[in-house]
Amino acid sequence: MATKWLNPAEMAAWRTYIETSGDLLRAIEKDLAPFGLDRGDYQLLAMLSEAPDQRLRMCDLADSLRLTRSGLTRRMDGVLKKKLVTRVQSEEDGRAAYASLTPKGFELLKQAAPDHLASVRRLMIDLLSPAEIKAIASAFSKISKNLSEQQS
Amino acid sequence: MATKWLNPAEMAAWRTYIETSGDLLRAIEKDLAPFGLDRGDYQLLAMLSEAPDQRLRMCDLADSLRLTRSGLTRRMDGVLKKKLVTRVQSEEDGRAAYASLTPKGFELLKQAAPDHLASVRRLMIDLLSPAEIKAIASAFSKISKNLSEQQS
DNA sequence: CCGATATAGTTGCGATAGCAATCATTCCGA
DNA sequence: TCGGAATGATTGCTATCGCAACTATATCGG
Repeated sequence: MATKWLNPAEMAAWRTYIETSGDLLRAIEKDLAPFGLDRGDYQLLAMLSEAPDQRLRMCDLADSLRLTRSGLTRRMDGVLKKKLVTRVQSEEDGRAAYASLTPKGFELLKQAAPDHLASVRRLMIDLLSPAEIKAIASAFSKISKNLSEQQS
Repeated sequence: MATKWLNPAEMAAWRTYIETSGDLLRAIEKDLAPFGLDRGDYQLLAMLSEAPDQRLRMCDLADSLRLTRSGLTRRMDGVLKKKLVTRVQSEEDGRAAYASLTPKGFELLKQAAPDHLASVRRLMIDLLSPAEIKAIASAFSKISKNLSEQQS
């Protein structure tokens, strides 16, 4: 099987993407630090804030945060200690528990969100042309779709 | 200061990008596992393989891998134990050390590289149009340039 | 030439998160 | 209805990696 190498344009896309992505996320995360949040906490709060009743079952939350169950259990430790989220035992299903956003957590999220969005703008969105933005959306949609189909 | 929210196209780009990136990297990493490498090891070997004499000073290597010094020291432990890299004390500078690719490391990299590139193709590049590839390259170049200029 | 400062690298410690094992509860098929 | 399989969550263990502190060497100003 002959290896099909990447041509220069493909290589450039792959390399800049891979090298820059980490830097970008680190920079965005740094802007969240003043609120005492890291990106994982922020995403957890954001996910809960958009859910019905601002609460989600642990396993659904884990899936949407791309964490394993155990990873979420650990991350919950942090936000529970900060009282941003509470843990509520499910009544219908004795196995399940909900993570529920507290008013304090919601307040903090509302405080942090404008800053976070401003970071995303400043470090990414505002640098790009509408065409580039569209291309990124469509490219990563395709990648995502492919990943979930393969699911190998 | 009124928050300037993301419009739907911008939000779509940001969300798919952020959600998909992690999945993509995990999938690519999984394809490296049969070689006993993770992405960090692979990138370390790749970086050395392209350097003059296939060796680099630790601090330069750390910078290009986006690791802190201590992070690199720890990662070196792994590849040193596997004899993929050796540590060479610098003769001009008593403080400095080089990481040097061993023949074994180079062999393993040559074995893994075609598979790795095939993963990148299969999971990303081959899914995209030439225009999308160009857009990703230019978009992340801009982001990268901006990050290195700000350097705040 | 010497002391202050900068640079290279390592180490202790703590945080994050995955895997495998475990336990509890629920669901399903015979 | 009962026993096995599936599902939800937690815990022990491990690996990675950053920060701060430390050691050692190099460099620079006076």
